[in-house]
Amino acid sequence: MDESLEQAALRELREETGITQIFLEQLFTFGDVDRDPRDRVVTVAYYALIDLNAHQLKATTDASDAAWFPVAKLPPLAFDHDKILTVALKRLKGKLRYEPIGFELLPKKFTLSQLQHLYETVLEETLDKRNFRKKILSMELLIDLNETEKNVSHRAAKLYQFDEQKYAQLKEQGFNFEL
Amino acid sequence: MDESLEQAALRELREETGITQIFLEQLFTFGDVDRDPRDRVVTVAYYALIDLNAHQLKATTDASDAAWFPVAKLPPLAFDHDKILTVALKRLKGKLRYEPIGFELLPKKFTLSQLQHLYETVLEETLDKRNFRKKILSMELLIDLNETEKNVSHRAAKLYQFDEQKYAQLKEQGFNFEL
DNA sequence: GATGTATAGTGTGAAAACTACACTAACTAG
DNA sequence: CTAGTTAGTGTAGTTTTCACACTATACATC
Repeated sequence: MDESLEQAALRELREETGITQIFLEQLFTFGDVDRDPRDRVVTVAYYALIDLNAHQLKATTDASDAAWFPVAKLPPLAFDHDKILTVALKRLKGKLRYEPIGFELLPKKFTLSQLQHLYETVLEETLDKRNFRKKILSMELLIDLNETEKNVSHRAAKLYQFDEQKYAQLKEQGFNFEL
Repeated sequence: MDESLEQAALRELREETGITQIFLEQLFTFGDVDRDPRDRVVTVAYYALIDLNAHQLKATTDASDAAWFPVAKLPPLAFDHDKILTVALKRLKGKLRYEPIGFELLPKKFTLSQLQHLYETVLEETLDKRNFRKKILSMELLIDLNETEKNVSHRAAKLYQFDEQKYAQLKEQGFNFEL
């Protein structure tokens, strides 16, 4: 009774996985009559985006078996939860082009190849390397960290960081991210 | 207990205004703690788009004073309903460019000027007449009805209709509406 | 230390899309 | 028949998009 929907979503996520301080957004509210055969249940679904490498899962109270699964190899889900996931993936794909949410899925420091690979995976299409780099760099939303990858057995790539401040500022002036 | 959220939204709209058979979509679910000072209320909001001229309001059971109001001249709204409306307008503005929802707000038969005027109103910017026509016609989603306006005191404009079938078909092939 | 292997990083030209811009056409009212 | 109102149309310059292939750098291995 004393927390908002978003607060509740954040709390549940924390309780079940230990994850905090991430991008979280309302997805959709599912309210069909027979979703759960036992009872009438309305679900306000939220989705989170997260850099998987930076977050260890610590299953705590509710779920003792929280774990990562590739989208293509999910275990069976309860009720209509596969439908919820489908809606979430569609939302991610739809939003990736028009909002800089891809960065939520990468480490703070990332290479352009990592970013491109992320886009290719989510959008399910290949992108031209030169054109991709040209476009993303021309937005001037990436900070060149003057650092390179470590521990790779080939030419090390430069590391970049997303400039959130500048994006917030440009957005106020009517700028639209589009990739 | 026996109707989905969407069914409930459609029923409420019908009961309060007599309006049926229109575009209706879930907007957002509002669940802050103190939205309604009397009680904890979670609202799953839906928004509808409608050709105002084609629908007479028939206030029936619940609300005896259903009426049209210009967005800029609304009466005071209860609770956080102004916030809900703001979210709805933002959604409309955001969606207008990428989905052909503008047609929901016009009569079935409309002129290009009407369509342009609608876009200009919602987007709050002026558009060039020639460029607008070029672009919308190049999508080949409008059916030329070979009819003209009636009862206007100037040159009568041609009437068009949105080709929903063709759009559905193109969409499956990966076409994206954008204006 | 030479060679192989893997990924990083870079430029150009053709085609397409976008933008800015002003006049004539058609109809009605008076 | 004239005035007033909106419909309807084309072009040239600029920008953006797209397709495309080679060199650079780092490490591993022999």
